[in-house]
Amino acid sequence: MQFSSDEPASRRESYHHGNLREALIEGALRLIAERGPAGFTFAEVARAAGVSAAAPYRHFRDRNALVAEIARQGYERFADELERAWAEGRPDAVTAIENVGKAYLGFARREPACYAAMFETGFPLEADAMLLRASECAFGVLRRAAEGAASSYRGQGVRPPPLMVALHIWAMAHGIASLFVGRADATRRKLPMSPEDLLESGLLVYLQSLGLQAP
Amino acid sequence: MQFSSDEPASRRESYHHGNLREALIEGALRLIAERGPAGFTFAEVARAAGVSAAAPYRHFRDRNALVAEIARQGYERFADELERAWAEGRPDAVTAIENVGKAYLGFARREPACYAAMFETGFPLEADAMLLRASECAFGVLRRAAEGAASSYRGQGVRPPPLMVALHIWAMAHGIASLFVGRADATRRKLPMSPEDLLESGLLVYLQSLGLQAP
DNA sequence: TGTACATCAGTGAACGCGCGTTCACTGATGTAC
DNA sequence: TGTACATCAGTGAACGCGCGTTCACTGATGTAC
Repeated sequence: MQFSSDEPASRRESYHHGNLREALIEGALRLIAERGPAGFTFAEVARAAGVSAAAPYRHFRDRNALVAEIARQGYERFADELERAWAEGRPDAVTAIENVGKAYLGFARREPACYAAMFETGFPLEADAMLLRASECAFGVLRRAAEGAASSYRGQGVRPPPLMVALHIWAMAHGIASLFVGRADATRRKLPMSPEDLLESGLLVYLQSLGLQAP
Repeated sequence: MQFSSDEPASRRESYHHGNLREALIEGALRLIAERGPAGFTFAEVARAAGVSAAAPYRHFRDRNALVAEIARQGYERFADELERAWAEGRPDAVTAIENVGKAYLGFARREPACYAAMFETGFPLEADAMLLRASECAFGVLRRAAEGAASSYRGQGVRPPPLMVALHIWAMAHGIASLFVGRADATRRKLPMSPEDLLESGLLVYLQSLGLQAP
């Protein structure tokens, strides 16, 4: 069952909301998208769901718990999307990495609120075990992608350490997403090409130097 | 003249603070370092400076104006430090770029509060002309460094567009700073090497592919 | 050098407001028999 | 199938609190003569 966000309590035909937990999460996402992960109050998100200010306490200990849950769900979907983009290294390691990079930016673009909850609320990952695990899982995909690339390395000289490669790629994707894809036009900086093109060219230059290129 | 932050108004020997504007900025920086750029109130920063809640209004229109001023000053110092690290491309283009990268991370590490005010308050650069100019000035250094590198390019094939190179380098440095150098251990992720080493190796791999390496 | 006066940079009291949180409550739902 | 009861998921009133902001004020400083 669906309720529009500004449906007042009086118009609800049922005393029970039916799906408040989800409605709170959706409302919070909308507010985060508008004003950033610190830009709303617990009371506000209750109001947005058409519910009294006390109701959210049935579902979340406090505002932080709500945002943490959003971040956790975000990391899960993020990991899924990266995983799918990677496609176990098909058709080849370089293309797969580029696809992962595109998926990274795609997520930041399609889910700016989630992305902000994941990366722009400076609160400790360690505090929430589920959250930490979900975030490590997302990075795991990047790591596997880099390992795939490193193992198909045919150049001369030392084979690049896969963890390092994964971190370089992560940093570049994350940097581009943070600087140029961010939530709200406000934060965004101007760019003479699409973020996707920028990342693709960056990855190409980087990977080429490791003796890797798409066949 | 210096006043410690928690000096109560009564202990000040003078009715006038003497240096309130600076004291407010310093207090805000301390609070940002502790709790992030959204983690304090205007009243709180007044209290930290040992002054009534009304006093800050003599110096800043509101909280946003204070944070914007911090960001502006931050961009100025940031640009200075990058400029100095670049040293007009000496001793060679690659080393100069690596130095700029180190300076980027160094700033994020030494001035986490400034860095947060510059990059983690999602409010619009366009709103404040001074702020916009200062930030463009900082990026200008990166751009000149990349131009230096591109012009010393001796490889075969097309010469890489300097703006693109500058953006790649910016993204990698910014990504590493955001993910691994951030304010408070809270936000930071674990890393098997120093951020500086990570950035240096990343730049080396990247630049090598452009036919550039330190002599 | 002294004095009068303008300006500056603070005070502190006051206001309305919305937030977070608790509480006893109540309507709706599910289930045992 | 009907009924009694337990549980669940909301309400709405209440509280204390700190914030943002305004205001008339006042102590300190600078300056003209």
